[in-house]
Order: sequence, then C-alpha cells, then structure tokens
Amino acid sequence: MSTIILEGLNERQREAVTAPPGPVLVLAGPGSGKTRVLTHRIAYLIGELNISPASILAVTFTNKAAREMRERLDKLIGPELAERVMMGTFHSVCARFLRRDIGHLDRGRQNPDQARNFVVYDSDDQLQLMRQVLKELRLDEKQYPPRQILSRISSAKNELISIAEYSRYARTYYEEIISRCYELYQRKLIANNALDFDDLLVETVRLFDQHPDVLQRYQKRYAHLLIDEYQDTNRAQYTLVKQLASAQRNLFVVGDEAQAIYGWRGADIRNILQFEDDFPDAKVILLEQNYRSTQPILDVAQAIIVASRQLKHSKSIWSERKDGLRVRLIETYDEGEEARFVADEIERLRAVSGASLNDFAVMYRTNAQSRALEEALISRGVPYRLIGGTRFYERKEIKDILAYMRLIHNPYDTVSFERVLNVPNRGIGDKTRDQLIQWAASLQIPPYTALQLLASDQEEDQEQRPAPSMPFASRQRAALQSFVALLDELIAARDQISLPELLDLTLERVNYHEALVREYGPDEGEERWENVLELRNVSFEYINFPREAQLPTFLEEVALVSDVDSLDQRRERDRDAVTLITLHQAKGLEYAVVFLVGLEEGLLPHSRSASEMDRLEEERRLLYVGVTRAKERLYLLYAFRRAQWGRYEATAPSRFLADIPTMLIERGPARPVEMVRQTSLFTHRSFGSNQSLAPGGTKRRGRSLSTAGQKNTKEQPQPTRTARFFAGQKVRHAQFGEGTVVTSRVLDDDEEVTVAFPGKGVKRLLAAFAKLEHIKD
DNA sequence: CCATTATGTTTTTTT
DNA sequence: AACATAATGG
Repeated sequence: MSTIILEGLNERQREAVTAPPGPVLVLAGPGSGKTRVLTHRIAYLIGELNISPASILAVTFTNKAAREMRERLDKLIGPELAERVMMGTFHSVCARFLRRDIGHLDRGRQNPDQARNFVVYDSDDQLQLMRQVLKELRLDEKQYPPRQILSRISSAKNELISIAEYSRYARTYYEEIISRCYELYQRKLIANNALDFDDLLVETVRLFDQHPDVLQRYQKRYAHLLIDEYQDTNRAQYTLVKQLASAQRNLFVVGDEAQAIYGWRGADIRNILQFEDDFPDAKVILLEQNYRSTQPILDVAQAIIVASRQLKHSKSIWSERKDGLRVRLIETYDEGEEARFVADEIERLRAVSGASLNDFAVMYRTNAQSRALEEALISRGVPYRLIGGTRFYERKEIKDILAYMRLIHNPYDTVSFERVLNVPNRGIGDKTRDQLIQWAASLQIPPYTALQLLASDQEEDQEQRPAPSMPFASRQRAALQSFVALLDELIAARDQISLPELLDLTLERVNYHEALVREYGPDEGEERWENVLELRNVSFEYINFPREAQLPTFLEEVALVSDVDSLDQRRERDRDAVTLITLHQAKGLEYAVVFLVGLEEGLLPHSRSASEMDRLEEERRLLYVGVTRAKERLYLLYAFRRAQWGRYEATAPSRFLADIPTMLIERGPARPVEMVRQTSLFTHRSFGSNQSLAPGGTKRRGRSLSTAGQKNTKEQPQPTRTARFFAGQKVRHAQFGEGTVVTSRVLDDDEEVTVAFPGKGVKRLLAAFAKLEHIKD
C-alpha cells in the first residue's frame, strides 16, 4: 500500500478511502475532512486498484469545490493522472454529455450538429424569455409575475415533471396558466436552441431514459462515481446518479444531512436519508471528528442542531481542541452599529494577534446586508472582498457584450437578439422592435432571418417603395439594415479571427467605450469599461483552443461559472482582505474568525421560511453551517432594530439563539459605554421584560437567552398543562448527571426538555420518561 | 425616439 | 434606499 494515500488519515477516514468498490455512504460532519476523503479515495482507486482515471466521475456542488479537489489530487497523484479524472458540477457534467449526445433527442433530431451548439440561458435570460411568453399569451405580468411562473416551472423540472404531466395534474386555474406558460416557454427554448439550467439535468435524464444504448455507453465509461454534498441533490440529480450507477454500483457518496440547505431549489434531504434503502448493501461510515473548530464552537453548533426535529443519523461532532474561547453574543442598536462593531473588532484583533485579514469572514442571510458592512469597512480603510452580490457575469455591460457573442455564435437566439438590438442606442426603439418581431412571426421565421430578408430585398429593388408586407419607415429600415450588416460582418469574422480579436472587433464596431461614457458619465462609464476589459482578459484564456472552439467553449464556461469561483476571484485570492459572504455560499469554507450578523427573526429564519416547518428547519441548518465555519473565534450578532426597504423596524432576536445554553455563551457589550444609546437600553429592557413571562405564567429570568428571544405579539399556543421545567434550571438525570435546562416544550401528556449536560452534550428528553429531577441551587 | 419623471417593486438563498 | 419599468412630454 502506497503510504502517501493513507498518510495522515484517521481510522474512519481510512475505512472510507479503502472501502471495496460498491455503494458507500460517508456521513461527514463539518470540518471532518470530507474533501480529503474524496480525493484520497480517488487516489486509492487509481493507485491501489489500478482503475483508469478516465473511468472516474466526481461530481461536486460548485465549480470551486471541483477545482479544489483537482488541485489536491494533483498533489497526491500528479497532474498527468489527475487531469484525466472527470470532475465538475452536475450542470457542467451534463452540459458535456449533451454537447455530445443531444442529437439523439427529438429536439435535436433534425439537425444534430446545430443542436449541439445550444446555449445555456441564465436566470436573466429565462426572465426575458418568459416575458416574451406572457406577451404572446396576452397575460398580464402583474397578475402572473414571470419570476413566480419560472420558479414553478423550475420546481416542476427539478421533480422531472414533464409538460404533459403538469397539464394533466393542473387543478387550479393558476396551475392551468402555468402549464400553458411551461409549454410555450419550452417551445421557445427549443426554437432558440437554448437550455436553461434545469434543462441540463432534465434533458440528460431524458436522454438516458429514452436511449439505453447511450446510457450504457456512459455507464461503461464512468464505472466509478463519487458524489459530494449528496444531501443537496434534487430529484433530477438523484435520478441521474441512479441511472449512471445502476449497472456497476460503484457509488461513493458524501454528505451531511445537518448541512442540507438547498431544499428551496428542489433538493430533497430524503435522497441521503434513504441511501441505505436504495443500496441495502451500502457501507456506511460516520466521520465525526472535527479538525477545524474548537470544542466551545462545536458545542454551540451541536446545541443548535440537536434542537432540530428531523435528523435521522445522530452524528455528534467533536474536536480534540477542547479549550478555546467562548462564543460571543453581541446585541447592537442597528445594522450600522453592528457593522461598526465588526469592523472595530477586526481591527482590534488584528492589532493584538497580527492575524491576516484573510482570517476574517462576515456571514449573513441576504446579500442586501452587505451594504452596512461595506460602509463600515470602507470608512476604516479595511479592504474586503464581497462574494456574490451582483455577480460579475450579471452586470449589464458584461451581459450586453456576452449577448453579442452569443448572437454571433447563434443568431437565432432571440433573447440575445432583443437585448442587443438597440444597444447601444441606434435608433431602434420599442415600437420598431415589436414591429420586427410581429413581422417575423407573421412570416413564421426567426427575427434574424427576417432582418436578412429586409437587407437582401433592399439590394434587389433599390429605389422601390418598401413592400407592403414590410411595415417599416425608411429611417427604421436603414437602422435595421445597418444592424444586420454589423451582425453579419461579425459572424463572417467569427471563424477567421481569435476570440479576443472577435471581442475587440465587436467593441470597436459598436463603439462600446464611447457608448458607456455617454450613458453613464465619465466616472461610472470608465468603471463599467474596466469590467469589459476584465472580460476581454478572460477571453485570452481560450486562445489556445482551435479557432472554431474558442467562442463556444468561452460561452459555455461563462454560463456555468458563477462568480463565487470565477476567474475574477482567482486573481483575488492572494489579496489580504476580509470576506463578506452569504451563509449559503460559505458552505465548505472556513475562517479563523467568523461574525454571523443579523441573527433576527425575519432574517434568520427568513420571514419567507417561517411558515413551513421544513423550511424553518432548513434555516436552522443554515445557522449550523455558519457556526461551523469558525476555527477559533465566533461572534453571533443581532440588532435591536434594522432598516428594511428604507424603513426601520424593531426586530426580535432569532429563535435559534434560544436553543443555545447560556453557559456556552459570553454575552457582551464589548463596545465603549458611550456607544450604548439610552433609547436602546431603555426600550430594549422594557421590550424584554414584557416577554419574561413564560407561557405557563411563571417568570423566567436572566439565565436563558430565550428571555430576549421570544417574539412579542405573535400567538403563542397556550399549553393545556403547565411546564415544570424552565430554561436555566439545574436538573439531574440518572445517566447524564447534572445539567442545565435549555428549553422546554409542553406536549400532550409529557414535557420535552432540552438539557445541556457539561461534557456530555445537549440532549432532548421527555421529562417523565427520563425521570428528570430538579436540583436546588 | 429619447429624456425626464412617476410609480412600483424589491430581498432569501444559486447551478 | 436603490432599481426597474411605465407614463409623460419634448
């Protein structure tokens, strides 16, 4: 056995890495060396079992994870072998399969070669297309918000529900409308030779389903599958995995149900919970040792997660780093003070410990929360990097140029066509555009073909009046003709020059720099131009591809690579800066110091998730993910009031905070006294004391966070029985010894008590059953 | 057709 | 508060 493959792995990790081929489920707690296990597993398959790297397919959730895995594998087995392993996200892997085989599907049957040149629509493109759909169906956008319809269609696709099925099961009028939109939307996608994100998965599943011979080929080719973040797979992804794995059953999946946070986009936690039902002979391995965080941080994480009701595999994570700083809980007046606290604390810690700014991250639920933080950091001159937000590839100027590129690649793409038609302003207004579309529709040809017709017609009978079927005044005609001339020139140049040259030619021909300055003024115009130049830089990375492959490859990667892992960020990596990031994006990352801000009702849990149990539990897991990102220090923050849509609203601390035993937390106004505002203290105290009555009418004071944690007005169901246990009380359990009550819930005939036992962890018990006893202080 | 103004909407999270 | 779309007037 080559030692390097197993070096530095613990017993469990080794067991996972060296498990015989066949179904394997690795339940990996946060920080338990999951990526390590995956990479070493691949190395083991190649190095020990002599499996060809080309027959291994590793699927990750983000491009970033894929890249990281590849880098680590490089070091382990060398780049020659590593690069032959197929790695990528579900979406990018499917895109590659379809690039090759989409011709087998009916949508591509007529012209397989053209079908393979499909473009991938991002959410913005989808929106534009849906607008076209609504317009055509004469539906009011107010009544049927395109986003909402898209989200319903997306859910349907994620569940592999076809148009036929959807319309068959449509029960309400609204569903009926959606099914009609679904149908036309899909027809338009095909007409534009486009696939949306969901289609990448759905069409691949369909391909495998309808063409067993094709499936068989892929099954043979990829004899060993490894899937990361299995808890976040949706129905389509799950089906795909089963299809590919069903022949050889060499399926190695890694996941953690406690970190499932993508239910809102169709991920189904049951996929991981039922793995053993799907593969009864599966080997199941638990990775519980955490190498990232100190025990005090893990205690808080554990307290949050055990209060959940849904988790099946009880994992309890632990660390050898028993001592560490207690987690701090900070209340501030508003988001401004919250941000200033964070900025000050970063500066303070940096001064005393000499830590690098890269060691700090601030995490939040919604992107909008980054603003206050940015302001505070800017005012102190602390460099930061904002992950997500308006992504690079979603910026208008970038999308405009990309739309030109896509149109050059595929002039029948109507979404790009309409986007670019009057960018920059060339005198083709809404009316002219609609006329063109109408006219094209009446001839049953794509707008681009209609334009070509217009242009050729001009040449043939010059001086003639426009044919009656062409409803354009001469000025409009001229504008349209010059547009099509431009487009045709660029298309003609496409295969003659390199991608960067093509980009430059486009920018020059549309005078884009000048247009930006004209539209946005010199300052913002230049800033946006910088972004365009950035895109130009990216284009140089494709210069070594064969000429005709440069543009398609570029477009593909741009469509599937989000900013989290974009080239933009790659260059950023060595910059010393604080990271601002959403909780979702933070999954898989780690930082020495983490600030979790905005831990308030309505934000975490988010108000749109509060109504349903499953979504609420997902919010809890999101907090769990955030907490477990921290290696050394963790700060939990909430504000007394927060501005939303330009208006301040009083807030209540997140209910999840009430699940953390007080003794695990250090509460702290770690700010100078003069910063504490009288109003804040006063109002807050009265706010809190209103709430200090427990449901049963007994006072619960001080020791529990839950005193501050309850919402004031909302209906608290009145229990029929009075609670015997309250937060902060000391209790004794026969097996676990002495502990402190965290929360208690009265059930029909018993009481469910959550108790923190020092050294034993946090347990949920039924009071009568567990024979809990009170202890006098 | 375009610039200005009025009005409405947004914020959940992402491949 | 910030941004996008719709309405209005030049």
